[in-house]
Amino acid sequence: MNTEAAGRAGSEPRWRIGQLAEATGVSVRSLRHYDRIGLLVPSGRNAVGHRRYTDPDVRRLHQLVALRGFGLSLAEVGRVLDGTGADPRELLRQQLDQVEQRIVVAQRLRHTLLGVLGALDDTVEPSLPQLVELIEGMTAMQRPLTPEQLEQMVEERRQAMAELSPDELAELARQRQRYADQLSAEELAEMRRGRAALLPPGWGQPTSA
Amino acid sequence: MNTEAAGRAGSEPRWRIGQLAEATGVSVRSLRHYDRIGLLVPSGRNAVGHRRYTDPDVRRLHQLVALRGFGLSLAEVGRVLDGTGADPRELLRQQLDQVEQRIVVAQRLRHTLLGVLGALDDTVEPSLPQLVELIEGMTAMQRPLTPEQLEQMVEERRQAMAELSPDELAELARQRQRYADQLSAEELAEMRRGRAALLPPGWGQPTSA
DNA sequence: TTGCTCCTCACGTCACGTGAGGTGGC
DNA sequence: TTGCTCCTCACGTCACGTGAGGTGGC
Repeated sequence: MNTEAAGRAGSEPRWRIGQLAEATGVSVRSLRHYDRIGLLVPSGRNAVGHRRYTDPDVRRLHQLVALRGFGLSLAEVGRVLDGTGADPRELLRQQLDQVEQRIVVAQRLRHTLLGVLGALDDTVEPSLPQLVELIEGMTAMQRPLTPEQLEQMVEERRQAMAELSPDELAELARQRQRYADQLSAEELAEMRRGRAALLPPGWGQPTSA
Repeated sequence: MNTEAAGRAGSEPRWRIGQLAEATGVSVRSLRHYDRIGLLVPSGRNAVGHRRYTDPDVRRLHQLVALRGFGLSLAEVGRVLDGTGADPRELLRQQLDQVEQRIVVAQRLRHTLLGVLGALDDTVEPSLPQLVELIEGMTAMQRPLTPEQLEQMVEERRQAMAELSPDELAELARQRQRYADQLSAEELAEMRRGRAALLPPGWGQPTSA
C-alpha cells in the first residue's frame, strides 16, 4: 500500500551513490575510491552494476568521515573500523602530538612571514633580486642583513622613490594603508617586532609618506 | 702552483651534486628533480654527464629553499626567481592568510581531540564499536550523545569493569596516570571542557579508581 | 683494482580530480 | 524519447623516495 514499498527484509532502504554523496558531502569519486580500496564496499549492486548502499554502509561512512577528520590516513581508518591494528586511543594521541607540532611550525612560519612583510612594507617596490635577497637573508641565513647590504638596498630604494610621480606615491600609500587595515593590532605589533629583528636599530619607524 | 687550480675564468669552483646536497641539506633526488623541471638547471655537465653547479647556481638554490620554506609551490618559486608572475609580496600575503587558516583549523582539531581523549580516558577500555560511536557522536553529528546511547555505553563499561582483575584495574589506572602526566595543566583543563561538552551534566568527575 | 659517486629510467606515494567513452534508469 | 545518473578505465596532481641496472671518477 505504501509508496515504493522497499524490500521488507531487515529494512534495506538502499542508497544510490549520488544520493549518498549529496547527503554526506563526500564526493562520488571518493565513495568509488573507498570502494576500490576496500574501505567502504557497498553491500550490493543492482542488475547493471550500480552501487547500492545500505544503512549500515551509511553508518560506516559516517564513522569513516569522523576518523578521517582527525587526520588518520585511510589505511588507519580502515584498521580502526575493522578492529585490527593498534589501540585507537594511541592513534588519537599521536594525532594530537602531530597537530600540536603543526601548530608550532605554522606559528613560527607566520611570525617569519609577518617579519618579512613588515620589512617589505617599509620599502618602495624593491626589485625582485632585492626582495629575494631579503627573504634569503631573513630565513636561510638566520641573521639580519649586514649594514652594507642594507645600505645598498636603501640607496636603490631612494632612487626608485625619486623616480615616482606624486600620483604613484599616493597610490603606494593607499595600497599600504589598505593592507594595514586588514591586519589586527596584534599582527601589526608582530610585524614591527619582526622588522626590528631584521633591520638595525633606528629603522623601526615607518616612513609615513 | 695551487692545489687543484680550477678554471680561472670568472671563478667557477664547481660543485658536484653530492657535495651540494651535503652542504645544503637538500637531497640529491630533489636537486635532480629541480633540474628536470627546469627550476635549478646546473650551469654545466662534465664529460660523462655529471652535473656541475657554479656559485650562482648555489645562490639560486639558497633562494629556492627560502621561498619553498614559505610554503610556495615549486612553480611559484620558479616564477618569483625568474621575475615572472605576480608581485611576490602578494604571494607572501596569501601565504600568511593560508598559514593563519591552517592554525585555526589545527587548533580546532586539537580541541576536539582533547575532548575525545578526555572522554575516552573516563571509560574503561571501551569496545571498538563504542569508541567509534563516541568519535562519531562528537564530530560527524556535531552534538552530544543521547542519554540512551550514553546509558548503553555506561552499562557496557560496567560489565567490562566487573570482568577485570584487580591487577588489570591497577594497570589501567597506571596507564591513565602516565598519560595525564604527559599533559600540561592547560591541556588537562581543555580536556575537561571537551568532556563536559560531550557528556550530560554531572558526568564531569573522573571516576578516581 | 676497489669502492664511491654519479647517471637515467620508472614505479610508488596519497587521496582523490578530471575527462573519455559508453550504457541503463526514471 | 530525452536527460540524468551511473559505470569503468586511465592519466594527472605534488614533490619527491626508492630501487633497478649500469658506467665513470678518485
